[in-house]
Amino acid sequence: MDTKISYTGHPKILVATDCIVFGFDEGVLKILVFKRRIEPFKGEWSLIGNFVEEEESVTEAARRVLYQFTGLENIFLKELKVYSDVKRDSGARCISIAQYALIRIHDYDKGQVEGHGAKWFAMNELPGLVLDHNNMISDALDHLRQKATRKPIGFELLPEKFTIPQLQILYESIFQKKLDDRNFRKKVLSFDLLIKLDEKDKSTSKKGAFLYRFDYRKYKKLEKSGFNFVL
Amino acid sequence: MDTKISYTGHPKILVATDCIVFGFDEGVLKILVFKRRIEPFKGEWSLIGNFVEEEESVTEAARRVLYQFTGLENIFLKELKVYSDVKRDSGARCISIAQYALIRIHDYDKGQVEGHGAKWFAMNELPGLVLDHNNMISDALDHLRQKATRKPIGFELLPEKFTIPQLQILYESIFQKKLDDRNFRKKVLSFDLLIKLDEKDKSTSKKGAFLYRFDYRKYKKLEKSGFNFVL
DNA sequence: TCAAAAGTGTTGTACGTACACCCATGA
DNA sequence: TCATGGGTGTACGTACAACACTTTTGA
Repeated sequence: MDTKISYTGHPKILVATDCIVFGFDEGVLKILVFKRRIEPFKGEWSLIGNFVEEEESVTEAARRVLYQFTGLENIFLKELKVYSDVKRDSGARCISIAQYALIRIHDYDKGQVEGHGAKWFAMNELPGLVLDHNNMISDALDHLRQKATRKPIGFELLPEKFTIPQLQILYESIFQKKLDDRNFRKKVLSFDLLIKLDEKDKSTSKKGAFLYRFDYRKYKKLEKSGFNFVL
Repeated sequence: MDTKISYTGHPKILVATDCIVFGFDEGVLKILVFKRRIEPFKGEWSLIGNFVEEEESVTEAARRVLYQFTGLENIFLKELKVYSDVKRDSGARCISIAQYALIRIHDYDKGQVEGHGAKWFAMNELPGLVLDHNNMISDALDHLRQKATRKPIGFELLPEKFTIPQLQILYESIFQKKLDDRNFRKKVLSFDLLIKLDEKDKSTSKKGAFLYRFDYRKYKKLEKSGFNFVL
């Protein structure tokens, strides 16, 4: 009747973690998925995931699978939500801790991704995924939007040097709405967290757009106060 | 090497849930804790918690223990964070999903609380708790503050009928700072979610303060847009 | 009658929003 | 020279912050 009377007499449960891996490429937000290798639903699209082993935390398990698939370490990773419905996985009783990751899509190891049968899909071209993975994605997107309005989270998705129009397109693609260029630029610069470089990116226009770097040092100091990047 | 090659060959793990139960009483925010009944740390203060059983989700496990301790159902409950460090519990490898709950402190079943050796502590008089439970509380408080600025979460903690000064004291106690009465009242009323009653509460002043009810119906309609209750 | 809490309004400032034109350049 | 995307400034409205006095009533 009482709780925690003893550690014995309680079931142990399979614990997994699934990662919603966001990347930004060709002006659209993408998600990394792969073809599941075990029954049930073998061969169907799935988020990349892992079981949590004895000697690792949930975060470590997630970083392990991220490294396997992309070759990247030090990825931005944020816990999303626990999915624990008894019937969520028809293969076995298994709870999953969903986390979302933001990666610089051009940094990853392409061979490694393809070697694992993984593929990037644009948000609006996502296939149906196994189990509750589509729910996880939609929850992650809500969360990402929330977070992106308060923290300059978008920089995790861009290359180290980027232009303001690029940043704007990223935010437009996260929020699925057009933002006003003048106001966007004004606001982004007002935080004084971008360092203007002497280089221009001429790949998208003849005039060229100045490249910027994000000032992580200054950011850390301001972190507590919060941001609002959406106009 | 690959992930999820099979459901077998992966460890099963003890899964628990711990609840940070907030209540508001005598003008201060309180937390419900109880004396742990199992080794290690038997007899020390602990958050109320539960192991997750085979046939229930994490949320169900939490509601089960909340019901045991307070006799209440339909409590506001929000997932906080997963604590999964390999060494977090010296009794056994066990991950815990922390959740916080908001209850109307006068609604609960006092006999039930005391029967379980549980006790309410004011936030600033909290004893040291077992394991990582003090961390859980501090994370929960951060979360509660975040949430309280965007959602009218405070109503979960007050009795059904309450006065505006009461509501203000609650927010002051959550944020640990004085708020301006005039601005607070103005803002709270501006959402148009409070229904003024014909009764007054004279327990705290000779003049008496009008009682209000929260308009849940109207709230549900506005929910998506978000709020900002802090001035 | 007075102490103690409830209740009320105004004004300055900061920030968000809406909006239109010039600039630089390569083709 | 012109088409294309990059870059700039202003005016308005809304929302927050700061601030002091009047009202009610039981003791």
